[in-house]
Amino acid sequence: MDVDISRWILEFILRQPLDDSILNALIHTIPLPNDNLNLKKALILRKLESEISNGSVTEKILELLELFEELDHQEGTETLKELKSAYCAVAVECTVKFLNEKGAESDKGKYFEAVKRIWKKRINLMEKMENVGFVCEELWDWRDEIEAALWEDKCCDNVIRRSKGIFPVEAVMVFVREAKERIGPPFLDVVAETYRSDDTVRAFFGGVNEQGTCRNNVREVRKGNALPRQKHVAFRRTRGALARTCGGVRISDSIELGLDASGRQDFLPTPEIEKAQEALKLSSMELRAMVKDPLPDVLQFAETLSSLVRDHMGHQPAENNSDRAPYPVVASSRMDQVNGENCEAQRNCHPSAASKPDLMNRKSAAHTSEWDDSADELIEGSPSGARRFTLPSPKRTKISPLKKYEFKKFTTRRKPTKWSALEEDTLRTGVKKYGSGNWTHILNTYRDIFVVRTAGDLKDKWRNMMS
DNA sequence: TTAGGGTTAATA
DNA sequence: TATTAACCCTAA
Repeated sequence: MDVDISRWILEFILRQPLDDSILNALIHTIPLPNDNLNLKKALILRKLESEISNGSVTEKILELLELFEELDHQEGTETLKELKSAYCAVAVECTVKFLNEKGAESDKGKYFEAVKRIWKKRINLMEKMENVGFVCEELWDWRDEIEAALWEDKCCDNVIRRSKGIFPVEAVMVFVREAKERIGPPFLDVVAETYRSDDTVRAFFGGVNEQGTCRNNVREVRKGNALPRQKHVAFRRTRGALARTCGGVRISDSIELGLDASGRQDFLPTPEIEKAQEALKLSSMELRAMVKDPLPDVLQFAETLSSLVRDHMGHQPAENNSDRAPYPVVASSRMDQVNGENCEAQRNCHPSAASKPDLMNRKSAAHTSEWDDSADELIEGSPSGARRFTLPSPKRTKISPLKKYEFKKFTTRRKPTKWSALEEDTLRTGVKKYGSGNWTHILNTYRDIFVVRTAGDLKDKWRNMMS
């Protein structure tokens, strides 16, 4: 199955109210593209919905939210505030649930473990990484209170009281809703809606089958704005898939998000699933029959136009070339071509039209913000304007901070944490019992007390206390 | 893993 | 500016 088609189907079925087991089986039967961030996000969102379906939250949700945030980073997308709120709410709930009003000792042990697991390891690690989307004042406020509750019963009561004002399941639901809106509807839904509501599109599809006039129809559909003019995510996905430049987490990572614990080997096809498979195959074949990939046409057109320009420029004196724009309309519209917009304008573009003053204005913000100006300058400075057709790749407006963030991960100092009286007393007891120098043994013996400390910290503290 | 020297940031 | 506490680095 074509990778784009399988992606369209996957993103569609992930939005359907199917039972987890059926959905999981379907996912296992369809080849998964490895390089689509939005599809990975859709998988995570579906898994989140599944996790909260019983009305409670688990630490698994924190992991899923972190994965989602990492994908945002890779994409250069700003983290949704709803994601931060959901993460904070879930982290608090997963910790505070071990406390009760009376601070029973049996629950305190679990509380210690939860604080260590969630706030000391997971969230403290995040703090060391700059640009992590979860970083917010609310999270640090909670951390301070939750850590204080380790030592003070009064703080326990405060944390319990305050936690009653958070609603983690609802927060996750709000995030999922917002994330879905940002991703946009599945491509198949958009196509279906367009097909249903637009006569031109219906005529186009009919024309393909009966008359084979696909190219003209495509042009008409685009000219008539039959498809949404906005840069729909589905088109962006197609572009990304064609470019094959997407790095980072492979889809195999996302597959581990499988909607239940069963592996592929455990999957037993039922008649219902087989029926669904057949229906999907049929839909796939129909889609192939109806939809023509515009890219080959565009590339062919670009090549034709390029050779025309080369011929044309070959007859122009160099000094004249410097007075005219090197066909910026073509250069600045490459993205639009791929997006299916302005196709007709591109086809009508002739070298002679490039001298029009309004088309020469490279200062247009819409263009200069998208393209690599340094490359443009190089081309402008070259004696041959025809070279302008070797277009630079579009610049991302946001640069992934992953490299910097990896670097910071290993160089940032921990935030200084003041030693509590209990920690100091425990250290004295430990040294008295096991002797100075056995820091690792003391640390392991009193793990519950030295939640955030290392053996080196114990050594340093003892040195300070002795000085 | 530990000891000891160095660094950083808060505070007097 | 000096002192201090907490943290970091590295040789052994």
